[in-house]
Amino acid sequence: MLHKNADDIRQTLEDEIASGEHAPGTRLEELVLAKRFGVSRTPVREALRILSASGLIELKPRKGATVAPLSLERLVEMFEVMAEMEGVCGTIAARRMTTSELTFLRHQHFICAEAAQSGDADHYYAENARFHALIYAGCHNEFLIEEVQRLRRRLQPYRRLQLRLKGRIADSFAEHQAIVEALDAGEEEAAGRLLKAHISIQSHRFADWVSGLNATRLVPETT
Amino acid sequence: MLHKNADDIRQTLEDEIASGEHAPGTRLEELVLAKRFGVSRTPVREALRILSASGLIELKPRKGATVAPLSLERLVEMFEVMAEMEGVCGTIAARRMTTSELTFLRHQHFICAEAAQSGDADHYYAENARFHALIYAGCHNEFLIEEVQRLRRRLQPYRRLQLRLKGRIADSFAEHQAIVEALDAGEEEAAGRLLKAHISIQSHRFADWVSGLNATRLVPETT
DNA sequence: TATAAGACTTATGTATACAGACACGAAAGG
DNA sequence: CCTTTCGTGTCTGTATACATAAGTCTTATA
Repeated sequence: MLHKNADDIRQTLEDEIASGEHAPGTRLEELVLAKRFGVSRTPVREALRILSASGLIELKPRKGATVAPLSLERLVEMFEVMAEMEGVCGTIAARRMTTSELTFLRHQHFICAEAAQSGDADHYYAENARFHALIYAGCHNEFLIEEVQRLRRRLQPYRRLQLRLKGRIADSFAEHQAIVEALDAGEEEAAGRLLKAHISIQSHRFADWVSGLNATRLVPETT
Repeated sequence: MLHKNADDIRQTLEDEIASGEHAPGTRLEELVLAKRFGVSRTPVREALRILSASGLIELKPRKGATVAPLSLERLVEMFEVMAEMEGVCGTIAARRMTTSELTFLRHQHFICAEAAQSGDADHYYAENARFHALIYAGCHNEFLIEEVQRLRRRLQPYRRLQLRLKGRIADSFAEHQAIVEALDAGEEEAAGRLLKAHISIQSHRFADWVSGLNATRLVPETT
């Protein structure tokens, strides 16, 4: 892992944080990272600045960088925004998706069916992501897509957890079915409402799950 | 303007870009900025990285920083997302605003009335911003507020333009009236729909205005 | 005259050096 | 034995130095 440039380092750290490799609250020391990547502190610092701007890490003056410690409240807030934005995507996609885009979506839905039957959570997770990506694309709003995916990425480790809960995969797939039908019929309101609910459930399940613990700080799944 | 630190520099540049002082497409050279702020290139570079992460500037390797050149398409996309997010804020605020928050909102609405009658676009702009900020606060979702305000900030120079259009201030105020009533009555759907429309109008007027020019690149008002 | 190749200039990317702040620990005093 | 204070070390913030790539201008040749 030697001699990466600043952008490689940012990418690597981003992936590692998003995947939960660095738990929230973990201290990230410049010298340590510099040694690890085989570079000087300069590119490391620049990578950290960028990550701080996108909210993945917290950067306190003279106190260094820590992986953004997400409180339960904030996580719930983020899930709420995620659900709303997905709903918006659904509403817009319902009136903008082309017939060929709808064909692709139905095809992906079919693939999700197979993944769901296999029972492999990771497999379903991947195909599920593709399914949603197709809906995003159907918005024909690049900016919206970027924003949603940025948020989706930040919530990734916490979302992934959901699909491991009993029965969630089957439910998720059933919801997809309704969403596909709404999009197919061009029913804006329904598509938006269903997608929002689809994501909200993750949030509710998440809250249920976490209320079982007495933790105010959450440690995501370390894949 | 001598001897600022990296964060001061970021703040200053952010303000200057948001206010349109640096037109989109303008090149930002590290050495020039360093001289101007009386520091070395190091803090300037870090400020630029952060600005690039928040989308205000574009940072191409070996090609330096340019103020993000917003294409017309992208600007329209951003306005669309802005409208949707405001709508979401309205929906949520309608069911979460406390009576005291509603009192404050009505009070601010009254102040907007005075500003509207004065005919001073800048004055109305400022009070209008406070009005919307109160609705944001009514969401009780800090994360959503941060995201909306980030976007609002980026669109600031283009939004400001709208209020100078003939009759826009009166229309805007009338729309506020309906929004206040919906929030007061706790009508989620209406509040969301009205707020979304309120912002969408800016987008439409903007598109109308810009279609008069044959420009693909836009230069915001340099206040 | 136009075009292409090569040197030169300039700006970015990275490394290193230095200064200062914060944290931890040891030692002294109560 | 506990508390407080001072010293030392470590990490961050900034400056400067060096390497390299992109762009430009000049010059030579067709």
